[in-house]
Amino acid sequence: MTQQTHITYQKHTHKPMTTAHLAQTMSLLEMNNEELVEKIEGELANNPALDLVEDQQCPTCNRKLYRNSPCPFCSFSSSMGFDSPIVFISPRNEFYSTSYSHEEKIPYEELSPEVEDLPSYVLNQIRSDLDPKECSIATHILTRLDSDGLLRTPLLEIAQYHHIPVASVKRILSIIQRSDPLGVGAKDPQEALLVQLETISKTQSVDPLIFQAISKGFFELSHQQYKSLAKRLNTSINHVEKIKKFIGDNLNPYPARTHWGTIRHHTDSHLHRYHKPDVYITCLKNEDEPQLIVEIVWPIKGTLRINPAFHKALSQAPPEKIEQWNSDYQKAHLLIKCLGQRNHTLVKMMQKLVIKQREFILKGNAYSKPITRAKLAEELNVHESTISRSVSGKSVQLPSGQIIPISLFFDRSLHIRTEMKEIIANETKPLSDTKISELLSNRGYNIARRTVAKYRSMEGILPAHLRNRQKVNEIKK
DNA sequence: CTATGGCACGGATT
DNA sequence: AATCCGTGCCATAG
Repeated sequence: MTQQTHITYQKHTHKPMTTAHLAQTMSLLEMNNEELVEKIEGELANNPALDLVEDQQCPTCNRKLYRNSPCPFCSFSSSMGFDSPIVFISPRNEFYSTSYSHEEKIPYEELSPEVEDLPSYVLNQIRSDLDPKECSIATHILTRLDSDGLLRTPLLEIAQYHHIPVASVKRILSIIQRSDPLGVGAKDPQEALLVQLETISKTQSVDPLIFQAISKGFFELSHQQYKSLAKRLNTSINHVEKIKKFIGDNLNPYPARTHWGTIRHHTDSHLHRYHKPDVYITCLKNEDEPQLIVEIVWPIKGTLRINPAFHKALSQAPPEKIEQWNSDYQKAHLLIKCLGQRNHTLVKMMQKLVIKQREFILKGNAYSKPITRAKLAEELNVHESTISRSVSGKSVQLPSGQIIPISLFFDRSLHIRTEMKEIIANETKPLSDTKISELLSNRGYNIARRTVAKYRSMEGILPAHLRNRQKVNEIKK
């Protein structure tokens, strides 16, 4: 079986195109949607042979259709059993504003509601709460957002522009900030965090110190000066670690991008990198067994095809252009084909992945199963590197709303780490790493003491002697 | 002396 | 071939 994996690579014997084909497929597979959009937009702009057609809508469910194929959602749900997840390419492109002429900024008055970019997405949510006048102000504000979803323009300026008091602008702004990408329109990351936190605190209890940490200790927080932050808040380092963890897990300083997990990027590594997920997993709740639906986001608005006009013209191309045109045609064709292949691979992979990690997706970290990319590749009869590439740099939104990198599906130790966290959370007195290691092996995980230490630091949990004061404090309460 | 973090090695994964 | 991960050993802090 494993031998089959190589056939993909042996195919390219005669056609010289095939190697280009391969290179193209591989690089496309590696890209996440953000990069993909850029690539496609670039091609569209440069290659006259490439054409973008609007999607049609499925008559039954109103989802946008991918080419003229039958609606994937409807056909899948009728034909497949409950045990197999529904996986399809979804043109759910709400945040990618793709149009031919992306250089031209659309003047804000003319924003059509169909263009699902961030401003109109937000506007649609709040339109009903505002009267027409306020609505146009809201639109104004929304078009001033920077790429992170923050409003860098001073309120006063907007107020003067519309000849209204600043207070009114504030009111509208606060409505905006409370709509979907929570915190959009905040003036800086700090404010965005506060808005998000406030909303969270309405539904669950939140440590009041977190408010303080953000409002008073934002500088320390974003510069990772945890000791001085602890001092400022009059609390232990451990507590600060927890706060930091909470913020990292639940809040997002840049509302226009969504959470993406920790990436040790450059200088201020505590601030995470955010973007929109490439895949959504949602959950249809049937009485007994929840049905998982996987949508692989197709990041552009519409479908690519060979420009029919160009195709016609090709046969009568002027001799001096013919070479150029031909190569354009080839390139366009290649791109489309490769994109199709990318989608296919992604679908196949997610399908398997969702079956394997069903528990994890539905019930959370503790149920994560250690799956390796190699194994998955074997089952799918594709090369390991194919899986590697499709996993790298992409993120998934779980039914819980959490956004995680796909690579987390392949985390070898996630379940153990959550187990460990639980032990620590329930401990009466701080346990040393050695003790924890013992406890874990009682539960069936044989982990060296040294490894426990590693996991701890991964999770931002402090060593036993530092946890001490914290626990004592909690008990006093 | 105990509990941890640092460095580095070897095997597994990508 | 490059990278990641679990571990063992050793130095250091308490």
